[in-house]
Amino acid sequence: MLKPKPAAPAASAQQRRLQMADIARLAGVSTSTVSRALAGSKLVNDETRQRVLELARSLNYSINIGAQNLRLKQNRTVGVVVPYDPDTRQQLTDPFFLAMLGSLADALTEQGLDMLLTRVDAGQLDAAAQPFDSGRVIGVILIGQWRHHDQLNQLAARRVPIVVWGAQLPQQLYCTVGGDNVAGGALATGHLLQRGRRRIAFLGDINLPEVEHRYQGYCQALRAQGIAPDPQLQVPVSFLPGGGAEGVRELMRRGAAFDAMFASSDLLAMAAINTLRELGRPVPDDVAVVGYDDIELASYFHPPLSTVRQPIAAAGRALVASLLELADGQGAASLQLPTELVLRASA
Amino acid sequence: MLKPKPAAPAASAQQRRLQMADIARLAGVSTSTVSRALAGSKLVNDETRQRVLELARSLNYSINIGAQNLRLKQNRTVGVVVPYDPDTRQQLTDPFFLAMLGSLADALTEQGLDMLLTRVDAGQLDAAAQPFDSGRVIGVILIGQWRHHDQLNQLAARRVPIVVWGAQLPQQLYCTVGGDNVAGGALATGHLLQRGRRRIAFLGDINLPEVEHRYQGYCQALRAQGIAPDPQLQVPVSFLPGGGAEGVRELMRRGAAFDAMFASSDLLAMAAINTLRELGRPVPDDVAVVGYDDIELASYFHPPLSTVRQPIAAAGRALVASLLELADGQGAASLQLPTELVLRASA
DNA sequence: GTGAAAGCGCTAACAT
DNA sequence: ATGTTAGCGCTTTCAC
Repeated sequence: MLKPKPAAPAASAQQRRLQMADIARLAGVSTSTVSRALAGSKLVNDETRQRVLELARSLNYSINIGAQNLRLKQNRTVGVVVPYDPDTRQQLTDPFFLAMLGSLADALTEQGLDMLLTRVDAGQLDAAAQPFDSGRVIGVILIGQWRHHDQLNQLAARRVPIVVWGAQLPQQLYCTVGGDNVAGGALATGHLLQRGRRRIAFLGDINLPEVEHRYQGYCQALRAQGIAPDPQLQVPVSFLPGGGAEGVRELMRRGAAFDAMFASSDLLAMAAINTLRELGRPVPDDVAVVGYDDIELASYFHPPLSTVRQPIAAAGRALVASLLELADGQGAASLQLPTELVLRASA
Repeated sequence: MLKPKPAAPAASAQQRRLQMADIARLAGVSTSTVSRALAGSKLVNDETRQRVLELARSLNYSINIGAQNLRLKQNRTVGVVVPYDPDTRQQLTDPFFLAMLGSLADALTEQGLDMLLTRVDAGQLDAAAQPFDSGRVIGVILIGQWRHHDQLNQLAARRVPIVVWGAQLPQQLYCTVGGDNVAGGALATGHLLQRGRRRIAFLGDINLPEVEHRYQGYCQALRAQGIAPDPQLQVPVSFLPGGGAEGVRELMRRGAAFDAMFASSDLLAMAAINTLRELGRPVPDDVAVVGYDDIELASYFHPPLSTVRQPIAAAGRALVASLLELADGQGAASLQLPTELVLRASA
């Protein structure tokens, strides 16, 4: 039983790794002492500690975290899960999602946490719990609520520590952190109204909770001005590439008159603007357009995009903070972060 | 010694996790049998296996990977490191890098590997080896060679399995996978020449190996047409936001005449195009512009960007394949992937 | 076909 | 101040 074949899977030819016993032997002390020295314990003689530390550093020895975790029953790794659509696989493509990943990486690093990144099939969302069930991570941050409310509730019911970026929904068992989509939608629409636009089209798939909230904000802003939302102007398009162009064409097909547009993502807005230009309807003169997210390229676009900024940096920190609370066995309240209107040339 | 305080760090209130002994007890067998059943061993009775499997599934039990790895001396995790500039922290912002991350996530998932994502200070690149030294990962994929050739060589000399996305350099000890930047530069420049442009500006920081190669390709293409590269037209600008605008202004300041531009990234090209437009030099009529990378938004831009496409999907797979070879103790040859010219409206 | 027991690399109570 | 030893959750040899 003492010989797990030396040629372990994915580990055939490399030389044996250094371990604590080696350092101990070289330093002429026991492994306990090495362990204590490396942990900075007061119990070990200054001179001994120096010697051990020196040795470890010069040999690039680093404690085996797997073994340490096992012994200590601790863990400093957080799972980040990005569901992908089984058909397109295309979710990791949206710049907004990617920016969120960056923000998370920063927030985790700040807390001395590691990030285990996993993509899972959105249809099999329970797979998101696997890294937790197998003890690899203390909990999971999921980016991309999509339409998986029920599956997420099931995970939470199973007591998997999970925080989701997205909208807060009724009867929700899991913890969400998200932008204030209703306020964001109202902000964008309010601005267009203030500029005197009255026929404002809405682009986006309101089956997605976040988009639905943006649409609510849109309706609120209209009603505040005594305008009834016109279903003709509400075009359901997906976030996929092509959605923006498709949305504009659909509006034309309907023969709907419009002088402005609120797109539920910047990508959608950009594609829509391009299509409008092709159709001879210049932005912002003929049609004013506001996007959503404020991805970096929004400012590079022509015309520079007016948009609703999502609080990405704050989002990363908030997601991590909530997850730590959950992993600690506490409850964590869902959170809505403020959004902000960024005015550029497109509206 | 038997009581590592039950309230372990970051693990206070949650209930004890299920483990193999629990399943064994419930199934009325020994842990050996459970282990075998879960591993699908032929040694265990069909009926027993069924019972164990059933039990494990219904309780969402999953083998503790940390313990398993320790015992088996195996590991299925790969480290992915993205260096950041200590000042700006802004490297995870370039859409190209982010797309590469997505591609890597896919390639790793395909191979049943997990991805541990770490950001490290570009000035302390030896920190990139930490996840390897501590046994968390079988090797490291580093995105962002920048100017850290020497530090990377040191890591490789220490026998850290590491694969770097970037350019192949003389006296290189580490393994690189990258696009063929010389060919890419020649492709872009050749196209501009073919369109009759003769005064082609080059935008980019040639201190970066990849950019330097693109510049070499640029020079080659010019010389092939009997044109000597004009230093006046070579503008060193960083990839940071603002670099594109700065580059164009610098050209104007120099009073350099130019009728085309090859920018070493799409972001640079977009910013340059916007600035050119502001200065009354429309693209492509007055100045033809070719970018580099073919990020998704290149096609959304106005005018849609002609650019050199980097083989992102292939890159992810190649990086993973090379890393597996290295981790396996074999050498891995550096690799150059073909690039391709994508013609749109900007040139 | 199944179980007992040793040990993967580490930590910490206990002994000295 | 340091060493001895048991055991974290798992796999596997060896014995039955």
